[in-house]
Amino acid sequence: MPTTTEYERQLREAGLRLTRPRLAVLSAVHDHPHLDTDAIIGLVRADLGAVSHQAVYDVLRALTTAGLLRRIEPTGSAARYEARVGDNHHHVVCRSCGAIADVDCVVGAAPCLTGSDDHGFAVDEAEVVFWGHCPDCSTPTSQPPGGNSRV
Amino acid sequence: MPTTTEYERQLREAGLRLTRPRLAVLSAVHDHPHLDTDAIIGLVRADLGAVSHQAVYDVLRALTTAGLLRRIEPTGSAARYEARVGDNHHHVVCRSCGAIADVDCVVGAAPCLTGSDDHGFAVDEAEVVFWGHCPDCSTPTSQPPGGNSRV
DNA sequence: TCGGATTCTTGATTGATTCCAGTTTGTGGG
DNA sequence: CCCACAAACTGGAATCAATCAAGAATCCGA
Repeated sequence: MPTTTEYERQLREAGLRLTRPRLAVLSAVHDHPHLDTDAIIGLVRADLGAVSHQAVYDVLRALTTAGLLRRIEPTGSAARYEARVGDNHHHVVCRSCGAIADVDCVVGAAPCLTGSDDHGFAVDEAEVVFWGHCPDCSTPTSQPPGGNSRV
Repeated sequence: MPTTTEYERQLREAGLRLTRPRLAVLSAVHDHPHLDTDAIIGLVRADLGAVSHQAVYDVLRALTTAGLLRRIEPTGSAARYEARVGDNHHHVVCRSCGAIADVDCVVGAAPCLTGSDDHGFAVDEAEVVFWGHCPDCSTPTSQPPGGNSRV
């Protein structure tokens, strides 16, 4: 886990001013990846006392556009943030409890970018979300064995 | 394009009652894929006259859970619907204008499902969204050459 | 230490979606 | 062919996430 001074360095390098709310948000997202905005507000308030939700929204956007955080937004839930940036990874989302885990995309050379027909689009990123059930929600008895896998 | 009687058959087979709003919604989504709810409401009203937005929301949900429509929800835009169901295809989304096009995923055998570590999740679907710029928005002069492709 | 721009606070607002109570409308049984 | 019941629709209010706006506080380089 990075230290506070490490967070300070990150903010400085990104050309952002150093404020308590920013350090608290950065630290909260590092400690608890895949949290939604509301939960982050809660953590920041537990750390600093009163902080306006607007400040947290602002900070999250600033850090996201600065590249220090990454925003993920699975269908059906509010925006979530994580601190893992700069590497290529995707997510698994649990259909029943909404839990999210990281998945490294290791398959050789970017297979997902080779769609059959790109309709003339200049594609620069492929975003993959895996849907399923997490270990806690997929008890062996309650889960039908075969899923309709589609890619 | 399916005929009205074809739509009626689809509704009956799904065990849904036959109503004008439902036929209008089904027809609108067939004719205009990837439209958001607001636009669909507009089309339905142009067709039938006054229809409550609530009815359209209800119909869209009923048809989606019945499997007649598919709901897609790209980050940063409202829910959209399409009538292509039952086949394996993904979408390209234009970063600047929001246009959406279908992309068949042809790469042999579901490469995207072979994530390195699934954390014990029982994965049943992989959803892929390609981000880029559509032909209209990617004029050769205005586009920086190298993109930061990531998968 | 000081000045000015950036950032935070408070409070209102938007936009998509859902909830609710009451009325209307398909559909199968008589 | 008609009736009754359940499903579907209407109109309006409510919710939730997120954004906008104006003023106060704070950071940071000179």
